[in-house]
Amino acid sequence: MTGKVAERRKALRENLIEIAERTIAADGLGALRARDLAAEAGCAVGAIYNVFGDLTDLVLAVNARTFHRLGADVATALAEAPQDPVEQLVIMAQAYHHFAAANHNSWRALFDLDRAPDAAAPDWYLQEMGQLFTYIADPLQVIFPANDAQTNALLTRALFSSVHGIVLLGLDRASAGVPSDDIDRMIALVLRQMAKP
Amino acid sequence: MTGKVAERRKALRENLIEIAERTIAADGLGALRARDLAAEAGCAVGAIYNVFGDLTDLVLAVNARTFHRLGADVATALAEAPQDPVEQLVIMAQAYHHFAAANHNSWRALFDLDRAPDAAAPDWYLQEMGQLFTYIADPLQVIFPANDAQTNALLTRALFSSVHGIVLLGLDRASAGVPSDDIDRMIALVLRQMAKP
DNA sequence: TGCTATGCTGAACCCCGTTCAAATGGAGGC
DNA sequence: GCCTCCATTTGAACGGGGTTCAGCATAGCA
Repeated sequence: MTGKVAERRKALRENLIEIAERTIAADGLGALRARDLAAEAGCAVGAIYNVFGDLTDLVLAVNARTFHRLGADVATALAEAPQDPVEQLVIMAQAYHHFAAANHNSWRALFDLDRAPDAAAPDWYLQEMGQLFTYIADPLQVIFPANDAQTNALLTRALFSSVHGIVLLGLDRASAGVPSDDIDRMIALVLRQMAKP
Repeated sequence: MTGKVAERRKALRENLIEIAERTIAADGLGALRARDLAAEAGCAVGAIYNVFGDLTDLVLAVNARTFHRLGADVATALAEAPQDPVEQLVIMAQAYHHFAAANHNSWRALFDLDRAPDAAAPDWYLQEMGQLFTYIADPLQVIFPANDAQTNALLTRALFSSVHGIVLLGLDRASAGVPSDDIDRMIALVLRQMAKP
């Protein structure tokens, strides 16, 4: 019965994703090892390759979950935000920061995975990214209704990238520990300033 | 005579740095291999470890050069910029972008090297970074003379991080090729907006 | 020239992701 | 129930990385 096999594979797949998720969250992407994974899942190393093409595929599956949780956090923050569009931008950006800080290793894995040099970004990535961009574009449209669509699209991408950069360098050890409050303050400084007429 | 030995080591060190620099520039950090390096330098693999603690140390030496070239490019751009402080910020940021675009692999190696989890950032890194921050802080001081020092320091870091984020995501393949002109436009959008009173 | 101390070499070690020949186990025919 | 057959699973082996260290080469000195 092919159903039985498919079921077993599905269970193994879920299991592997969960173990990988825990490993990455606890010790970072670099701590993920095929043999450890197999040992913890109680399967053979080869079994991993029956379910995923390679470890990168597995990490991509973990990243999809991480990205989804990130999107959900930002969405929740937006839902609880006041109507003021500038405050919405600030609160979403700070939610992004807090997610990155609270899930540092998982969040880093989103970007540290060396994507195949060619290879288009996976579908879920574009989808989640598009969703995040929509969250930003809507308040921007309220703030700058006179801008043409292309300008606001560029501004959307620019703001996302700016906040990402502030969080990335802020959380980086090399920058020697920017205090969390300072990161929030930088985000607010930049976004409030961006909203001036 | 220890002088002879020291000289030979110094020559090998330079040679290895240059080969590594070329390799990284041509094919990226991932293409750096100890055996290839030794073959090209005409020395034994072990010789690398007589001169550098490990390959990370060698890459750090390459990164120091890259960072220095980057700083020089930004300084040149600043020297040729008009007096207007806002334009100075824009021109420096675009110089940063152009350097990153023209030296993509080398520039990425600055950040892709996984730093030891603890380990303070090397001295030259803090020094070059401080220099870049000064270039930004000076025009900012002209634009916002009324701000207290701490606010302008945060703003300096925030602007650098924002530009870095815009360039990073703009040059990333996953973002599927943001045109170079759009990156320059985003930089200008953000920085000009940041300078409004 | 012979002796010794120091530097240099590269085969070997360990660890990793990935593969594939062989073992396994389950479905269908009898 | 049993046997056969083939898809599935297994884990030892492979290839390719960084790093090491026992032995060899070399240079300085008597």
